[in-house]
Amino acid sequence: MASPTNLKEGTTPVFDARNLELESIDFFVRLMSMLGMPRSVGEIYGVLYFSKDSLPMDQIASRLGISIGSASQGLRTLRSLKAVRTAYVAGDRRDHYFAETEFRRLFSNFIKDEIMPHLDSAKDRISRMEKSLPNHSSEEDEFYAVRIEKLRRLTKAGGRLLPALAGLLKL
Amino acid sequence: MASPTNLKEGTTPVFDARNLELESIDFFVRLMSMLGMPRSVGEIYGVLYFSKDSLPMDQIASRLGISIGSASQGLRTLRSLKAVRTAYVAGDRRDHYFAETEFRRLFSNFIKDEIMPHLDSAKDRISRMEKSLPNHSSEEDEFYAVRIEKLRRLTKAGGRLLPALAGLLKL
DNA sequence: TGCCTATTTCATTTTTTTTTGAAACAAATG
DNA sequence: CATTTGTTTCAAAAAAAAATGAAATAGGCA
Repeated sequence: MASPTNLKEGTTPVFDARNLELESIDFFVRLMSMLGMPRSVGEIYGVLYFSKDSLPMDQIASRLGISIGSASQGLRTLRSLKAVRTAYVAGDRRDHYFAETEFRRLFSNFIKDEIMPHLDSAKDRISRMEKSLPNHSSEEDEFYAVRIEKLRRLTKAGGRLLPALAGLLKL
Repeated sequence: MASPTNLKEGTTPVFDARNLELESIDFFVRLMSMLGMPRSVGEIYGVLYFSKDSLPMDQIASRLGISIGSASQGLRTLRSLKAVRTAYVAGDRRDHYFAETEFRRLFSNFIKDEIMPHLDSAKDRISRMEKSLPNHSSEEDEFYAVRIEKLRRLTKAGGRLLPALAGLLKL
């Protein structure tokens, strides 16, 4: 674990930047975990969210006290969600990361990448369910047909609503 | 594991009810797992969703091949979300469970129970963040103030949008 | 009341997920 | 082109989550 008292910059902080950082990490660890992301991903985003300047991977890892393996994987995840981007820093071979803070875009990407694929395969599954029903629907089978139809409506509604959701995010 | 060929009823199925059940379990295991629920919870709901008559716990467990401990805990979870309810069956001391299939209500409960509490504590965390800032906001600290404000807007939007979401579900 | 059946609880085990750390790889530099 | 630095990969370890199973509890019924 990094020393809890001094930050990267040599300047004397006139406010408790370390505390801000800790609250940020806490905040995003919980948020990400609600979205099914591992702890380290939330930690990394939490550090970057309140970092004025972009940070190289090794600094992120050492500030959080996590391995560079974790940092590499976490950053890969965040990159794929477009939740972090890299900045070029002259005279430094390392990639420097900073947080993308437009939440609207973030959620839109998350929904597209993590949710919609499941909805698509759910549609296939529902089609397979219908194949289990007899074609001549007797009174008896009505129950099953109705339940299948409910699932179809649910996935359809999800498919419309979720992508629209990010658009409603007026932040 | 229960015998895969015969169902509870003695009637000869004219359609592949077991296959329907398996697809249902698959469907809900995935859906529930997206919502952070354990496998067993999805399995149980999946069985009940396509069950014409309500089922006692031990039958649910044996049909799924899970322990009664798992079944008990899974049913507790589903009860607390109001995703299953119990029916009285004359001459049987056991509770008989059936699935609540109004998804609008289910999501509304889920959001209220599993999401909103986190949003509430997020608000506290944001307040603590502001305490880390100096009261006289210099040009320098503007960056942090803006980022905190973004989080506040995010949680506020979440607090409005998510409860409204279930209402939008026109199934 | 005492027995019997159904359910819950929870310490332990199993399974799954996440992290680590070291080796492989990549790519810039002298 | 050998070296140094930065990054990724992945098998193994650690941690976290879930399931089990047996003991405790509850509560109806004779």
